[in-house]
Amino acid sequence: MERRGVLIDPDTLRQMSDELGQQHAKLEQEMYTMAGYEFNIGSPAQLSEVLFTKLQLPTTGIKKGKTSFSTGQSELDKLRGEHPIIELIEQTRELAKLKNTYTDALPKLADEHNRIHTTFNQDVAATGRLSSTNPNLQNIPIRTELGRKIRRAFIADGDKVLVSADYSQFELRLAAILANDESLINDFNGDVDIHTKTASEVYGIPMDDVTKDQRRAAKVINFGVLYGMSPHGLAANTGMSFGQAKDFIDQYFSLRAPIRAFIDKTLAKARTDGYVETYYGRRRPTPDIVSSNFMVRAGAERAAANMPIQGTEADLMKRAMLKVEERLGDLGDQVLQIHDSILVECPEENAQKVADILETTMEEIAPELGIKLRVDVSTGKNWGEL
DNA sequence: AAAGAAAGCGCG
DNA sequence: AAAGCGCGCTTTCTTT
Repeated sequence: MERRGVLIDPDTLRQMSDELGQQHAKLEQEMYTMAGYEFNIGSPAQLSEVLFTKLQLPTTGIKKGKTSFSTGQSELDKLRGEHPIIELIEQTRELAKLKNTYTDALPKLADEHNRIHTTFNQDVAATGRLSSTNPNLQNIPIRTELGRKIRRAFIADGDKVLVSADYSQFELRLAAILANDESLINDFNGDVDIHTKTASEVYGIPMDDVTKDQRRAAKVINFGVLYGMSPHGLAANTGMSFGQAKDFIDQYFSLRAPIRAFIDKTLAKARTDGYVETYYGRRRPTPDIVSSNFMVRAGAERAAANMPIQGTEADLMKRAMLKVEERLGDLGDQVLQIHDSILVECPEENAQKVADILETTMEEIAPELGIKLRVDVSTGKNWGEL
């Protein structure tokens, strides 16, 4: 994958850079006007000075930081509505991030064929995942519409196409399997919307009555509570009160007793054996699990609870990639791996075959688990439309 | 001038 | 006192 590289359209990215730069300059001027003077938006210290000293925005509960108040997104959320500059900061930050990290940088790294060659590090992540550097191609934007435009600049060569295959709800499904939570497993096998189902059970209401906010809270729970998210963290993420968040978490674990038991078993192993491991035996040492420092110890517990799940995911992906490479032959080339997904470039006439190989190979990579994994496959001319 | 820490934020 | 896990990159600011 490193040698093959992935094709980009550098002209599109350069054009985006221009537009982002112009828009950024415009927003910058508006912010200077609001503040009454020019300052460096990229400097958290200067921005904090503008918000809390010059503009006198309320600092109650905004706290953080060693020297100045934090200006991170989580704190800006609390200030929304207090002053129009808040939205400008958010917009400016998004533009600067996309320009500096992606649209400016990527074209410079392409070879003479406009292909980018990342390095996949195999001995970096403590869980067994790959990581990607110089450039990191595992964090190309997708969550905002503007960001997704960058992903659309990743394309297939000539009349080829891109085929992506990603595991559906990989971590949650593995958690259900490793914890042997039959109720959760049945939900997955029944193609139930797991976040809606969780909300329905936690709130004790029919699935059809679950509101968007309730589903969103359940989604945060499903991803976060597994690894030790606190009532404080859940409240901050969903807008619930601390008390509501605590009740929600209590209700969740009484509902998912097998998950609770699996986490407890994992922590017990960390304490007695000094390591935790994946389903296939990849280990992560856990020396800090016995630290006398509460923060260090609590952090080690969250990391230990997470590793068997994230690590097993990594193990499965690596096995799948090897088998995919074998079965693909000359039909197409794997070009990227993004933790739970594989991206393949292939001639259009092979697309259906490639898609089938990806789907069946990934879904059937671990029959010993006794549970069917689900894979979603998609084909297109660029990465953004997949 | 180079190296490192902090803050912030992109992804799974 | 502080409260999901795993990464890498850019900028600012400080230290060497």
